[in-house]
Amino acid sequence: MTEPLDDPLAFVFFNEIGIIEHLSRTAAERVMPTGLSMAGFVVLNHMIRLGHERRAPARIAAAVQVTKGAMTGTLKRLEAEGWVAVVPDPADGRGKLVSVTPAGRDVRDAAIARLAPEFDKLFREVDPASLQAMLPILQAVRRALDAARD
Amino acid sequence: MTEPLDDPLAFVFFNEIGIIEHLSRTAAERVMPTGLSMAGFVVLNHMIRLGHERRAPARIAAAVQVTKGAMTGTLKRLEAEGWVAVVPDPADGRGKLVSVTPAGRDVRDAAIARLAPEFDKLFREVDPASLQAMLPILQAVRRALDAARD
DNA sequence: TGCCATTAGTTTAGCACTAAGCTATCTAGT
DNA sequence: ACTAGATAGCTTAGTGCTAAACTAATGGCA
Repeated sequence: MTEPLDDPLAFVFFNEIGIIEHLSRTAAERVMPTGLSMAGFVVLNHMIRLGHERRAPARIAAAVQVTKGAMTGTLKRLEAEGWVAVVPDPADGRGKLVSVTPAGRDVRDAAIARLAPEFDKLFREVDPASLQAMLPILQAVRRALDAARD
Repeated sequence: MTEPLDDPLAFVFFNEIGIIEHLSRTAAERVMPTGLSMAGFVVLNHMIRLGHERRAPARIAAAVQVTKGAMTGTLKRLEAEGWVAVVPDPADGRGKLVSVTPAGRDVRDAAIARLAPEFDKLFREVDPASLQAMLPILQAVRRALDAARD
């Protein structure tokens, strides 16, 4: 007979992860520039951070781990705000190419600038070295989960 | 001039948290018994783990950190599956009382039984002691975020 | 050359969530 | 005893996500 939760460690761990994710996402969403969702920010940040000038929606979707359908919606909203330009791929009649506009760069910079004070607030309570020390283990957990995904 | 991301530690940390949350939630959702969502599991688990025999929807909503509106929908689905009973509170004309049915207990036990092998898989890759060691720091982060919520 | 499996992007249906507004009921203060 | 504010639960509008079905275009291969 296996005792249910006779090993609550993983349970408690993932519960804590879930709560932190929820709180941090909510906090981040609250300071985002008007009209910019986290989903949109992740796309802008991905493009700029990796220096992608033009990128197909499908590749962005794969990189940020959402479905193509979700990316369709997110890009539609980013385009409506003028933060990305989406044009047909001249080399592939099915495809499109996304690029970040100057306004898109500005709003991404603004988002990061508004995030910074939130991080500072955290570091007044938690030693940055503690976070640093957790990173390798968190990455190992992530790799294990990724590998278990069949 | 503040260099954007001149302090990427918090950024990297929360990114890792977000990825782990996403992977673990997806993995957990895949093994849930048919018809049971994570939202529903969290409610059943909360009631049973804390030994609540009868509990008002508003109190459950506050405990699991979702809005009353979200709880209305989750309870509606749990009730449709026969996993909770919702009756009017005889002592308060506005209120209702939720209780977990025997079938609800069974499906919660089944969910936990299906979760266990997933945890085992993780522990073959990551030392449980490492997770244990992270818990106090994660809890400190959670408290800091909670406090910063104004 | 012609066909078929693959791929890109969109659409639809459904779940979960928030924020805000609604009705009904309760409760505390005068 | 009455009333004003708080509280319980529901509803609506809107976002974001998935899974699955669909259209259109591509490209390998016989």
